[in-house]
This record gives sequence, C-alpha cells and structure tokens, in this order.
Amino acid sequence: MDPVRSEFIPDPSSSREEMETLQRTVADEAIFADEFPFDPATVSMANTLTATTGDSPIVVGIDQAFLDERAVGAVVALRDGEVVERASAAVDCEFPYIPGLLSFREAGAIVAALRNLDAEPDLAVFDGSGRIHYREAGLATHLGVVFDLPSIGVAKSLLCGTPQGSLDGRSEGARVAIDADEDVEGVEGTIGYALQTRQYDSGNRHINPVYVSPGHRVGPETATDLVEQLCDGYKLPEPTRLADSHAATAKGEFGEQARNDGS
DNA sequence: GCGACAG
DNA sequence: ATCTTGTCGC
Repeated sequence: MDPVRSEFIPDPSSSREEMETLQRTVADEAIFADEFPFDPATVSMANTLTATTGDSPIVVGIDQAFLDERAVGAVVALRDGEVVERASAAVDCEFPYIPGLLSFREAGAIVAALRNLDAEPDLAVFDGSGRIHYREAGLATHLGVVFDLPSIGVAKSLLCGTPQGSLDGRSEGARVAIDADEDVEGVEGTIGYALQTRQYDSGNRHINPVYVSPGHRVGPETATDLVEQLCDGYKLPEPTRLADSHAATAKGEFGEQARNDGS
C-alpha cells in the first residue's frame, strides 16, 4: 500500500522545531473516534471458517528491529487470525531514539515495509503510542494519518498521562483510563487505557498491563475492545507478536545479506 | 538543578 | 531497541 498523505511522512533531517510542528499538524488531522467502515465485532483471532459470513477485516501488526545502523520494519497481515501476508524492509537509521520523537526514527522503515505489502489492511496495530503522546501524535497516530488507515497504538510502558486508578495486580480484562495531564498539550480527558491483557491466577508476581491508545479513526474504548479481541493467551496482541517475530527473522536475513555483500 | 521519558 | 544464562515462579 502507499501513503495517502505523503507530505506528513516524518523527515529525520528536519529541525526539532519542524518535527514538533508536524506532530501538531498531524494531531489536528487525526480522528480520535470510531470512523471506519467495518464492524469491530468481526475482528478476532478465531479463524472459524464456518461462522464467518462475508469478509473479515484485515489487521496488520507492525514492529521494528535494529541492526547496527539500520532499522528493519516488519508487517504481518492477518484475517480471522490467519496470516495472509508478511512484508519487511531495511533502511539506514537517520535519527536517534528520543522520547516523543519516535516516528522520526522508525517511520522510514515502516513506510518502506508497508509499500512492500500487497494486501489492503483495514486496521493497523502499532508497537508504541498513539494519542498517548505529548502532542497527541505518537507513532500509531502519525502513520495512521499518513496512510489514512484506522490504527491503534499498543505500548508496553506509559509515555505520559495519568492512570485513573491503581494499575498493579489488576485481574485479566481490567481497564483503567489514562487521562491527559500537564505533559499533554492542550487536551483533557481520556486519551487511552491501561488494559490487563493477561494475569496470573494467583501468587506473588503480577503482569503489567499494556497501554492502548487511539491512533487514527478509532476511539479509545473501541481501540481497547479491539486489542482485547486480538489477544490470544499472551500479554501482547497476536498481530504485534507475529510482527515481532517476523522482524527478528527479517533482521537475521538482512544481516546475513549484508555479511555476504561485504565479504 | 532534578526527575521523566513509546522503541 | 540491544547486549545475554540461568533461574524463579506461573
């Protein structure tokens, strides 16, 4: 697939001021409410070949891996829990990791990988934040707008915002609203949810929740519902887990390729 | 100056 | 994210 708003593709060579301005522009373009054509109830990991009437939405999981000075973007497309396509791409790293500016480091490889994808996704699940961001323009939001694709951000830790309740030891399925705080520019109210996707039945140790936030064209509640539906016994949703492992194998292949070219 | 900080 | 063995607890 190709970008719809290529003028918004993060440019690693721009100034920090320009980067932040672009993020505010992207946030203005983003829609943090349900505005997509498919029925969210039809998104699942159950590939019940019989129960499904018509076409289920295609969900893509997107993740990254790094190799020396290169970033590897990986995409795995799923329909009813079945992998229908995988794509990847490696590009040179042109920008360091800076909290709040992750898109400028990772977007290049992700855009390249998505360009290599033949399938036409209905929903994208990113590894990182969406609206839970200083300028409401985390990776999931930024790329969701660039491709005008409904998207969701799933992060393993919280960038900003304040949980409206205790997060530790919650039982499976529990969700705690994350509200905007002074770190989030010009916003108030719920910008995402901490979702307990998995929990030990009992014992001393507990599992941390994941932080779900709207990327583009999805509201916080639906985004959380969708992530829950995409989980299958593990802390992270399947699209993310599959993209993660695909990124690892792709990294190995690109590394091997580089090794051959150099000797 | 100190603390916080997606991947 | 990445460098890494064993190990404690589900």
